[in-house]
Amino acid sequence: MHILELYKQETKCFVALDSIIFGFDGEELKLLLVKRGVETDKDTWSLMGGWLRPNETLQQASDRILFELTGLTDVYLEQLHVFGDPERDPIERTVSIAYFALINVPDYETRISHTYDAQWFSITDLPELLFDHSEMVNLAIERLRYKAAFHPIGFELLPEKFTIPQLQNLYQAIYGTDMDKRNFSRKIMSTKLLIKLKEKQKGNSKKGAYLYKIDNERYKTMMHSFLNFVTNPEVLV
Amino acid sequence: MHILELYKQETKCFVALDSIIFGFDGEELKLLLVKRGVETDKDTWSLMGGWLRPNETLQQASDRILFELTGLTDVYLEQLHVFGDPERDPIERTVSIAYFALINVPDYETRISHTYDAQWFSITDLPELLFDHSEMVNLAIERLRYKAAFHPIGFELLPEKFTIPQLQNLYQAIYGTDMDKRNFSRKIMSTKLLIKLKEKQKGNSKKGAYLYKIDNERYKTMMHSFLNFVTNPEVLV
DNA sequence: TTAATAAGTGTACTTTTGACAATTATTATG
DNA sequence: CATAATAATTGTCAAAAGTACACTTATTAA
Repeated sequence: MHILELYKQETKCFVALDSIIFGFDGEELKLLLVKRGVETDKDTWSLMGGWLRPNETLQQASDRILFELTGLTDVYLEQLHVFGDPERDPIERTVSIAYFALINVPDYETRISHTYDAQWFSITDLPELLFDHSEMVNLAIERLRYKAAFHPIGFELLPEKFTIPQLQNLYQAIYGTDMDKRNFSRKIMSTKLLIKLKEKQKGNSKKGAYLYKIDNERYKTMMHSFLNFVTNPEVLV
Repeated sequence: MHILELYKQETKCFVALDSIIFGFDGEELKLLLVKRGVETDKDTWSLMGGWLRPNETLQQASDRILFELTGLTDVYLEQLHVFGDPERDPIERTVSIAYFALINVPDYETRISHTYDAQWFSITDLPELLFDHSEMVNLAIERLRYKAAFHPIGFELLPEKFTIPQLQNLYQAIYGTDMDKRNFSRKIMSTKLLIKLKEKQKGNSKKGAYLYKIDNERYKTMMHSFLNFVTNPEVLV
């Protein structure tokens, strides 16, 4: 039998992409959700999603969808997992490729399109979500905790210049725990990933906290190496 | 517009599943490959693959395909990544979901069907592979190293009863490094995952080495927690 | 009996972690 | 102007973990 005939025997399937978009506002870890526009499940909150087109890669598709729905570009976007339960989408069988993204809320706030009713939710207080999107979110949180424990990924959620207390708040938000600030700062500093700037950030305290930025050279080389940002990773799944 | 109409506008896509099957024979880390049977790229070595059927989950599909091609069941099988480059399959656009599996070579040797020309290859000496399968394999090795460093996943590659030197050989094969046997055994023992048996395994040495088995209760609880099996994880990507 | 082989085990040193509290810079208030 | 209030910054000591390193043991074959 000719090979094309073999392919023709197989069934095709809809392929969707959904993005779990994490944001950090300095206080809480948040998730960007949209209100579903179409009639079925109208007004249900949903992840940012769209369909795969014939001539794009998966990465291109998720970048495109994120841009169409939020106006965001150059976002840290990483493939998470494929969800393919035959019943997951009640309309038609759809395989969905979940991506997770990390952005800084204030940096991008103005650029987020409001056409689609996009809204930030605290990850500790999420609404009911469409289909299996809650499952996707749970897995994404797990993965974020996993990755952030060993890779310098957390910085993606902060503005370009940030303070040590901000960074600690972020890590505390990710893991939902308190950390000792002396031990935390020692650990962060030992990575030599941060460059101390002359400026201080006031407002949050009377003394003001020094701003830091990433050493980008070092960041690139260390991105894929194993650090150990969290001291008690038993919290993790 | 009705929601079904919206779906109908989208293009469907072939969905395949490919499994990277790792095996360990006590010496080397190996990969199970098959010779492609169909005419295009005939005689090219390929991962174990097949198509997603309409009414099965992804996990079911990969279990089924693995069984059809090898006769193996109850194998550790974990989703790795989705590959979706529009050009990856020259016949028709196909999105492929890659899984990786861990099995013990001698345990399963007899059960592997030879209908499809399945053959083990050392991971240090792989042939040219079909499509983007080499990329899949590289990612799988990376993931295996990553996981095995922090999770007690390596045991899946060993027989039920094994010796400490065997376990050390496995870790050395996974990371391609030598480890100090005193430090290795101390680290492994500190996890309290192993139960020492009365029997010894002779043959490999004149003294013989004690056999151990996993403490399954503890294994289940620790599976998802972070250990640290490897001391110098800089090797990892 | 001896030689050969791989298994099994201990110690001292260094590094990292974890628990803990006092000092400093600044602003607001009386 | 002195003082109180606030959050930032910094250090020490003990415990645990990691690292480097070598001899003894059980067994078999010569």
